[in-house]
Amino acid sequence: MEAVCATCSLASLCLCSSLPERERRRLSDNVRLAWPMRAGEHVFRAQDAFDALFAVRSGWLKTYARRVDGDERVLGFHLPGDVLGLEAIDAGQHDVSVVALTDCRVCRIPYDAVTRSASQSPEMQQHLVRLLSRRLSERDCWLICDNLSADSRVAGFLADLVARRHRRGLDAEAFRLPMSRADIGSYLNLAHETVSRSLTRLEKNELVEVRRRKIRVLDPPGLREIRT
Amino acid sequence: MEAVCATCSLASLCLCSSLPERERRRLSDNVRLAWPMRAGEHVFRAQDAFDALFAVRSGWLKTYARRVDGDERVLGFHLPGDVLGLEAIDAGQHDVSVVALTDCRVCRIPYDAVTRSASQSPEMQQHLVRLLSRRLSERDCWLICDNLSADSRVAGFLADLVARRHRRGLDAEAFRLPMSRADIGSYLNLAHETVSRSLTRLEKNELVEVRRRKIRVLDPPGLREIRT
DNA sequence: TGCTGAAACTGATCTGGATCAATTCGCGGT
DNA sequence: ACCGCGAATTGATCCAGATCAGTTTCAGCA
Repeated sequence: MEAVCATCSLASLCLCSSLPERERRRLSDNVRLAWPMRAGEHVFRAQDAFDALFAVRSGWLKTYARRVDGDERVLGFHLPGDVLGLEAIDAGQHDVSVVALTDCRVCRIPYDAVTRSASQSPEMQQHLVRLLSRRLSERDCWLICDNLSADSRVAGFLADLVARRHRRGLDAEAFRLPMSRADIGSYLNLAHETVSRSLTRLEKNELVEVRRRKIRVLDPPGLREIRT
Repeated sequence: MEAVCATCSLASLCLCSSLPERERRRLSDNVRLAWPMRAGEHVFRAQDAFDALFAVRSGWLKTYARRVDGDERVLGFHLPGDVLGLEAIDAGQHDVSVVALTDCRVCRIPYDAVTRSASQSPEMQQHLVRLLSRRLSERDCWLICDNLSADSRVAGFLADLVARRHRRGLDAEAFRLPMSRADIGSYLNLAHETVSRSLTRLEKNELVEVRRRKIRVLDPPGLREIRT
């Protein structure tokens, strides 16, 4: 089997980064080669047993959960380099679902391979713990912004996407938003009509150009500024 | 130095749980014995360098962050058994502050002791990873509830406190809320007046009795139910 | 025991965003 | 190239909760 992680362009963002070559190969042998998924397919669903982490190689995905009353709340959107499933390690069972928004490729990393690797490599241990810790602090960050005005939240959301795409070497100036206005609204706690209106206002202020799901960011610092 | 963790009544909730005796003692030797803090003192502040985790032994604390505009957002309240500082492991620097709401006792656990212990004990590794994972999934849980009505959020907040106190063997029926209405509001994204009114309504519905900061929970299942 | 100031409560009003209601747009399929 | 239908936009109204403005309570203290 090909040592996928060794040659993965996302290694610095993913689980394997900072591992010595030896460890990387060891883990890599257990990774199911990035396999293709079609838009709409699930990586895993709430209630599924947890036995593997997943690393996004290409495409967009979203995490969501269902409320008691049955309707869906979007918890996050994922780009290449993101690692999925971390929140299920403790419970041993997924409590959220992840679905592909576009066709994409995802690596499956059996968790017992991670555990084995970690027990033999302090670097792997550290890496995993840091990944988890970073996710916690990102979440804090987001909580701080979530009682701002609708425009601030939408601007902050876009600024976040731009920053993440930039970090990953993807085009951060113009790209396609693969999720619906309703998804964005669910994520930001706004009605889809409000998201639509906010985007229109941001466009009037010449911060972005939006036509349907195509977006061009004209003024990234301006976006970040609005997120006061 | 006394092997504090070995005899700690909170061990099952804290870092040392599930460690073999040998590891527990090793870690324990590095733990600064639970030391007393007065209400209003900080455990750490945003920007402080991170070099230790903290375990709450007794008392109440809160985590908060400051927004760009300077005002404070409460991110959580802490009970005995909670571990503080996990979100700073990756950055090596705290991005939130933790302050004591009552007099309390907190253990300081140098992070290099944790790392050393983890590198020699798979149980410790697992425990740390699970602690982080659980926190992530709790956060998800909370996000799901945060666009509900004011009454639902306040009821959910109380139900959560009750559940946590119960799990820790603290009196979960009647206790003192050590935080102000403004703190609760900041945590729940509500004005302090709204929190006050919600509590009054919950009292009218005979779910709780509240007098100032004393609370008696009359109908825990009822509380949980409202959090629809 | 009474005083005092901050916190909590309560009432009145205002408003941002939700909700309801049409259009309009444009992608996917034939 | 056209069609059909879900998604997006835009407009009108409504309402939960914010904000503003007192009033009351009680914990701490002399």
